[in-house]
Amino acid sequence: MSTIYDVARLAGVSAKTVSRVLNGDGPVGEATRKAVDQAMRELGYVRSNAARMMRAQKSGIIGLITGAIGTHHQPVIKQGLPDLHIVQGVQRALDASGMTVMIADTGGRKDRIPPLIETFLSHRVEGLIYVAEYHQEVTLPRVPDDTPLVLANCFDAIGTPAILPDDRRLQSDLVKRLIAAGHRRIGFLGLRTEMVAAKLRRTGYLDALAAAKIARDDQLITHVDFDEPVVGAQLLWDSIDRMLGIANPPSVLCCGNDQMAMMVYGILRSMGLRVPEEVSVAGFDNYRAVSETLYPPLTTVELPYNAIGARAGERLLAMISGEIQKDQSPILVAGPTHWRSSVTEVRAPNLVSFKRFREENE
Amino acid sequence: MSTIYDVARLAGVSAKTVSRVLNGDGPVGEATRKAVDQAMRELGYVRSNAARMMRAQKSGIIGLITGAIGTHHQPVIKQGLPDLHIVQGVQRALDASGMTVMIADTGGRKDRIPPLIETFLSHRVEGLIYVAEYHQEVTLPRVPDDTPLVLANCFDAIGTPAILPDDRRLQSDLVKRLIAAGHRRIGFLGLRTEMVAAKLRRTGYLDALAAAKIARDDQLITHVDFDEPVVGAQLLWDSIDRMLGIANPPSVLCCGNDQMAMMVYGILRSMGLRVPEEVSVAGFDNYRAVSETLYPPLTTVELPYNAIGARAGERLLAMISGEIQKDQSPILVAGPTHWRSSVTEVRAPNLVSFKRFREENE
DNA sequence: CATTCTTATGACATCGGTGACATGACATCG
DNA sequence: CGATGTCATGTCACCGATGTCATAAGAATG
Repeated sequence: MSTIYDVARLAGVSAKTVSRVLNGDGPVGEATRKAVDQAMRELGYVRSNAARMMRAQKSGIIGLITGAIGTHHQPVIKQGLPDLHIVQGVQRALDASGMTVMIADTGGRKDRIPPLIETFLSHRVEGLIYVAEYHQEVTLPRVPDDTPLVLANCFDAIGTPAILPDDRRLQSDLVKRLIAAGHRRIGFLGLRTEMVAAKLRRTGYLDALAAAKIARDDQLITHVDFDEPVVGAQLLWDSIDRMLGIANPPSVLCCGNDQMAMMVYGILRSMGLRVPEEVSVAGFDNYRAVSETLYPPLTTVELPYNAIGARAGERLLAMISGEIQKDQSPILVAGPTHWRSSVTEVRAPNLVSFKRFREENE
Repeated sequence: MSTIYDVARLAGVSAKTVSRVLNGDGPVGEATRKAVDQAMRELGYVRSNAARMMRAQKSGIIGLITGAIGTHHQPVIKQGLPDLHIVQGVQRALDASGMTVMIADTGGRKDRIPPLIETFLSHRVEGLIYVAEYHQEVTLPRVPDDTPLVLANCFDAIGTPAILPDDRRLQSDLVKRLIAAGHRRIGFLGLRTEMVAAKLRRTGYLDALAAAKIARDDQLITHVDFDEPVVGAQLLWDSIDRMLGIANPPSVLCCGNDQMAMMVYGILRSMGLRVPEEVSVAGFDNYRAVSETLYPPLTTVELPYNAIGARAGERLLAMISGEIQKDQSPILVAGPTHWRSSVTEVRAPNLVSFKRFREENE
């Protein structure tokens, strides 16, 4: 690979002049510039980042770590999408700044995180972003104080800057929308209670009920570990069977995520129930591979992974450029509700409740 | 960030000695080594890759580009998983070699590829891998001859080394398995015919029929652009309706991928048909978020993305270390069939056909 | 004991680009 | 016309790690 010296020789100028052409600092004569450009093209010159950053003491690299599993026993990446969308969001935010994003995937192995951080540091990254697969608490090895770190989709005990989905608000928005559509008996099939998101969403669900002055009914609330290989489906079947068997059964089931909703479709139908005519179904995530493809398409709220990534990127840039904002609380990000045909409007469009819904959510 | 000189000063030795401790070349006295180790720990020293690679003229970095869309109009990443799994495979293959993988995501924009390649070259990557979202033909900008390039999940017109899924073989394996289970009328709902994989899979389907001496029936073969926002579902509904309406309807539907299968579940059930009792369904991909979560779980073949990535990594390493294998033909990778309850065994376990199936597939 | 070998260490140049400073040729101004 | 400013370009040192060669102190050898 050729160097500026090669280019300089070919163009008959000094290396410094080539550098000036490259960077557009200092003035360069028109003829000289042309000669240099020509020489660069002829040699297929690409400038070495190593040499450059050595001098500049700046790498222009952001390190991003993804794919680590949480504390849960299930190491399998089934979904994998959050990572991807968050990464894209990060990239979008950093694009304009001229930073290069280096991504390292742990392949689900926690023990790979320290060496990865080490590698990043050896590349003198200007900042680090850690992306978790799902909303969770994490514990990362310490990084040097002069390397800013942002957590995306997770948080830690020592108050590292974090960007998190606003699960509570999202669930509340969705349930409010269901209420606005006329639903009063709303079943809540939550995720495993150990999951951070599960608790928050449950709270959001209760928020919405309270706001509409609908009494809470614990028969309508359950948490299911539907993800478990075989028993998962059975547990879910049982929960649904129980919930639909009560005196005043729900007209809609709010599922912990879109995947659960997908399973619920199958279960309801195998019970001989039509979706959404007899039971409506709502999801969570707007995991589009599912929500848009399900038949009928799924009403759900969008977990704004892209935005989370973008915010994380922006925040990191701010930290790099020196704005002191170390001890800010986590940034919460919400997203839109996607209204699709898996949920019926219980009455003919109820203008009053619609209007109220919109007023309350401006 | 501290340098070897800082460490050297603190340990009271020369920089070169520190370097020797770091790299384990040249001999170092026991006491000296200890002093240096101590100093490094005290300063939290991490060696600078930039300086190192400048000297060594080797970066130890592999550049990986993902997320570019093909020539199709639909820029939306719905699935996103192939990329991820292929990337993990690559990482696994390169892990042992000590290479660092730098990943850049195009965010679906083709015009970002050239600048990304440029960035990678400026980091003096030792090799490049381009990962496509789905099996397709691509055209990449030229890269310098001394930087090896491997294509994963795609190929180009100029014979760049490529690793591809063996769609034909995979589909054939699946259909053979269906035949072994007693199915004779097998519907084929393929992907859009423009897709490379669609043609290959159709050929594989015909291979399997031919091998079992089952006559081809074009009424059982169709290709559906099910991915299209609204009309997609309608097209699919219509195709299924038509296929099930013929004189001797299929007992199983082979879908173009697992997402289509998910939609087919919904459509069949909305037609009042039970899955799998009245119609069996098979997918393609083993997109686990879908295949394992669908109710009932989906029979499908596994598109071995992880293996594709691993092969790509291995091949790249071979090219870097100088094995000349430029003009080898693409490497095809197959994967296992996952037999789940979405397909019935038409007869009581037919030992003869099972035996034949296994013999033919050893 | 002199010679050769080994071990432990350091001095210095080098990789490729760029910042600091210098220089020469004109142009501008009082 | 001399002083000053601007433009175009060059010289040189430096970033941090490491390869090459040198050197000094002991150990092994004859």
